Amino acid sequence: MGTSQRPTIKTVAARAGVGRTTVSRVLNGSPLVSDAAKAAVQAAISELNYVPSSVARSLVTSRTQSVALVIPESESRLGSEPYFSAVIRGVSTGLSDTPFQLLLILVRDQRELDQLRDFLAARRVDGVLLVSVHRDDPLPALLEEFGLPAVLAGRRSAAESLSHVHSDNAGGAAEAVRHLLRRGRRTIATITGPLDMDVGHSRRQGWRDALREGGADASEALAEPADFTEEGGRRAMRALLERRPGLDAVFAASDVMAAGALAELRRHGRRVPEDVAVVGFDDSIVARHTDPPLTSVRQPVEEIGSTMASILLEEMDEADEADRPGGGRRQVLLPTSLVVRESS
Amino acid sequence: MGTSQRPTIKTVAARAGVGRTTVSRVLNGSPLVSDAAKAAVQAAISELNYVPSSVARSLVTSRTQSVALVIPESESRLGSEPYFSAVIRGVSTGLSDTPFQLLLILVRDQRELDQLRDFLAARRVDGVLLVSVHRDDPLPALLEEFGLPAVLAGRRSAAESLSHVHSDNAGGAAEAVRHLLRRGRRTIATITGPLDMDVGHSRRQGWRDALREGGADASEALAEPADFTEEGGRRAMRALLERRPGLDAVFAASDVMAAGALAELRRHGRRVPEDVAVVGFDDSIVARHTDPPLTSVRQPVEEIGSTMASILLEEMDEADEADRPGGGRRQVLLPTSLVVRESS
DNA sequence: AACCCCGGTGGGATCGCTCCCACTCGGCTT
DNA sequence: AAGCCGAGTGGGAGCGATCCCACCGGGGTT
Repeated sequence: MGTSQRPTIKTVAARAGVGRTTVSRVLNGSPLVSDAAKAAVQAAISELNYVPSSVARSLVTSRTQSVALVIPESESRLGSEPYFSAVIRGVSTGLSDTPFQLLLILVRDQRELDQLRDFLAARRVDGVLLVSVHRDDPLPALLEEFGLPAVLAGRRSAAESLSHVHSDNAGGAAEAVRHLLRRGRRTIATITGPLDMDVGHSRRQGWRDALREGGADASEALAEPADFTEEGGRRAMRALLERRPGLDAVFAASDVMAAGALAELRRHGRRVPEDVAVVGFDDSIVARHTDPPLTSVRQPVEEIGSTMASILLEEMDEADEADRPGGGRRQVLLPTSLVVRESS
Repeated sequence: MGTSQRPTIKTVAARAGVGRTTVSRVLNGSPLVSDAAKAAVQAAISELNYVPSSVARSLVTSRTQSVALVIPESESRLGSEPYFSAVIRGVSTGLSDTPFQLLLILVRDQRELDQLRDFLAARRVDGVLLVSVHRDDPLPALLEEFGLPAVLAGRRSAAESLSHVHSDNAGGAAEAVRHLLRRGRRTIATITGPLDMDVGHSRRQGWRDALREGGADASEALAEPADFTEEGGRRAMRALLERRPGLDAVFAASDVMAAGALAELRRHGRRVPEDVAVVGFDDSIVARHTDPPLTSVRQPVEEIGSTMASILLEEMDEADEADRPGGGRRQVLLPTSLVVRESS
């Protein structure tokens, strides 16, 4: 009930018998405070149960102590993709012993994009993390325009100009395909992700590289793009079976698509892995529960999140040290690993 | 490039040839502005590309225009549970045409709990959404203590004093069990959630109610608690099989636990659904991909999120209309439905 | 003895807004 | 004709912090 106003820095100063500035110094860990004063202030703070107003602080420092995680995805994905949860968890971990708060911004349509633009223009965050970038995404350009520290998960293309963290998509895909070759498969198709995303592109590239390296067929007819959804995977599988009924393996660029492919293969009377081996990507919870359990390329998604956070912290540091804009773009490539299960 | 300071309300006022107050009035949609003035201000705003500083506004209004979604879960869950993603998506939808921003706060250990306490004490958000509450969770009490508008997903017990939204856990469980009875099953075990959570409790209650109603065995030996994880489900299944080798059905309080149960049943040579029927809860992506696909109780998780958001908005409204604390606790119960697949 | 330096301190100005209040100026009452 | 009202307006005073700068006093230098 005590409707007593929250104490302010003034209250604390009065209580401790010092000036506001001294309290502020203690709060910010300045060394220019006598031990006596510091003790008095700390006592006053805990007696009054004082917590500084971050809003007031932000007004004068023009730093908000918060970062945004922007997820630009149409309805369909966030739900089905454990990927985003893992990234969130990683980011949260990476931020957990800093004073930074995490804002979550879902951008699903034009209106939300406009809102985001205003939000960024109002400098309501000190930095931005962006996942799931498409080649022609307007967001990265927006970030560059605003000169806001930013880190991407993934990249628009190999020439990405913003800092980013991604996993070794080409390498992981190649490893998967090499595994299939080793198992004696010769006609290895791929269901790719959207080709306007670097993940889609790079995983297909890895598939192609490994096939050529092994002297196997890497023709275009064996690659069918889909959209990372289960239904997309099913459709792509159907198209591939039509073109190449004799295929004996499929590498899908995500577990969810692989799950769709499995369903379609079953519908066409193909046994997995006897007739057709299947490998997915992500090693998500889905992979462990399909029938049969899915061999999959594991990527360290949570680590992607935490790495993004660290990099962003560095960029924000630089941004207020110097006001020189470019401290240099950073990029981190994280390794993948193959988890073999019964589908291959 | 252009290091021109962001324009402030003063700049706009000067440009429009009016006073700051008039600009503020236009910004806040006050009717006490002449059309001429309003037009001049709007022109100035768009010419200068002005976006008001929400920080300055917050300082004076002492409202932050943001709410926190607090997820107090140990590492294990957020990853495996599509539940949280869906809630997030729902919340975001419910907030999307308001000016409120969403902060995501993961509380995984004592340190993060302390941080949260300070965060709330600093009134850095106008309201709080809390998911996954345990009976002895310290958080709800904290919220009541701070007098912060708050809405829970789920409840501590049937006598929950805070506003909350939950699905018809008992009803959904009962429906699942009735379905099993109808299929001729007689010895129906259950793998419950943690019994210190209302979800765990209520779903077990529904199981028990339906069994009694059908005149079937509802003895304690047929209920084994687990922790919503796959490994937990496996362990619980093992215990149940040991106690009741002859059981012919299992109702698991989550799909993930049901998946664990499936694996364990297979290990023991039981066929699903021939020997043992299995039903899960959540109708998550996992349910569609298990072998065999899982019959499951669907709950409208996304709707839980959006409903929480609406309720919180109402509570925050009230909180600044009157300063009377209790506008009354709200509670919403959302219906579940049974999705039948091959496991039963 | 006069000086300077520097650790420690506090008051005023400031950040960009909202809100209170005092003011103007037509159009109506009486 | 003198008042009064109410719509429209703007300046000043905050909100609660930080930061600049002026100040104070004691120890070391010359």
